[in-house]
Amino acid sequence: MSTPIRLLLADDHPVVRTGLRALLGSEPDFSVVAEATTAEEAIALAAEQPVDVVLMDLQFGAGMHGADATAAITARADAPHVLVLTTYDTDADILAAIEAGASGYLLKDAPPDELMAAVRTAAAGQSALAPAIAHRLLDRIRTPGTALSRRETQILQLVADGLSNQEISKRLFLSQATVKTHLVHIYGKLGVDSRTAAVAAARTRGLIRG
Amino acid sequence: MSTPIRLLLADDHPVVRTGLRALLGSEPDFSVVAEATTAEEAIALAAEQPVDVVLMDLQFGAGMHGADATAAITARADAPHVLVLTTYDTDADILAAIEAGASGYLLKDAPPDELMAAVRTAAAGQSALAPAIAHRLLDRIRTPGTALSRRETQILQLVADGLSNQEISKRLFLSQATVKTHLVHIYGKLGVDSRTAAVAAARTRGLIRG
DNA sequence: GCCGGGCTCAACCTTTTGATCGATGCCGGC
DNA sequence: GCCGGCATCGATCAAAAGGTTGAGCCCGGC
Repeated sequence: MSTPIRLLLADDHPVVRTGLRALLGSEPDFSVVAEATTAEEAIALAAEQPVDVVLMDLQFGAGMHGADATAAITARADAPHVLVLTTYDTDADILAAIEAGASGYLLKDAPPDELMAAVRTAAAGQSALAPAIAHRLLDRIRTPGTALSRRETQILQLVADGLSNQEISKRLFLSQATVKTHLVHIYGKLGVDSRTAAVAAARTRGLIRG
Repeated sequence: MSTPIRLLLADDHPVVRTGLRALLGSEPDFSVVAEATTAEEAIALAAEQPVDVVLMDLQFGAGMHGADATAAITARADAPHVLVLTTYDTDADILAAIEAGASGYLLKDAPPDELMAAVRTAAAGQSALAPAIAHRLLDRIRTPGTALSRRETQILQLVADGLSNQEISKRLFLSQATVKTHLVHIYGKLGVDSRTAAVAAARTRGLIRG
């Protein structure tokens, strides 16, 4: 390969960065040109040098979230492709990453072959989803009746954070009636009848982060 | 060093194993003698060959939890020292690992220097705690008034699972009055005033699993 | 242009939860 | 033996949450 794929690694774990460097660096068509330990650093590094693919973690110890960094990077013209590489596979994380412009979504327990194939796919400008992720998305499409709307997911997340209906209504500039209406819909879709049960159900199904 | 420290890596993430191999393998006094991708495999490998230190993840994709594997490994005579290396730092995880006999507790975002120093400390038979972990434990000791009792933790876990007071009272053969009394105490200790807020607070403090 | 889904809100009612009293028994440490 | 923490239960009241019905708005698809 005359022009290797230039990679930017963005992960706050030294062990993970070392592993990725060892795995990807041994391939002749890959070249790790930079590493970032925070989401902010990843944005800066992606802007100041040519990069083909960014391997982006979602959860950084502190500071910006990986999905926000992904949005910032892909917003630029001639932006690199962002491949999300994370431990978690909740619906909320996946959708946030995809909406932010990620070209792919991989789990850290993926075998090396799959990882390298996904990088090449992303570099070619195509989408790369881990099988487990693809399965979740297809499930979501297959059963649209039970899928929570954006607003419902947002409210459920606030419920999971411990807010009361009144606090949620103030936070989102709504009336309590609206919040309760959304919650009734959420209960129906999840098959529960209380806020705590809804949070528990949403956690086991990976609908919310946390 | 004439006798290198024999290491067993137990982690289900290929990327992490590669990173640990690359980091630790470059040190002359370390020797990675085996790798396990599940907790069960780690127990078997630790039994069939001499190992000095086990680097143990807590969360495996499926099957046994790392804390259980730690207990199984340290239960044997002439057992290796187990160094827990995980992403999470909840009170519940830390205490479970320590009770299982772990010699140390490290976070995956630890710098390589700290990691290697901890391995040497563990090999020498001493305890190695990451600064962040030590801080949590000291906090817990310093403020015993806020620690939940066994019964309170049990009830809070059921609340987190989405059960109502009535369901909890039936499950535990109590009156609703008792459940409510416990909850009032829990709210006081956590500084909240609703069940969902208590669950959220308990999650961020790592008081309950999930 | 009509229809459906998502989002918003109101009024009313029932059930649950939380707040505050009080009380008893058990157990372990000083 | 006494005291404090834990666990248990009862009663009462106020507040929050849940259930129902009905309604209006906006937008995108057929």
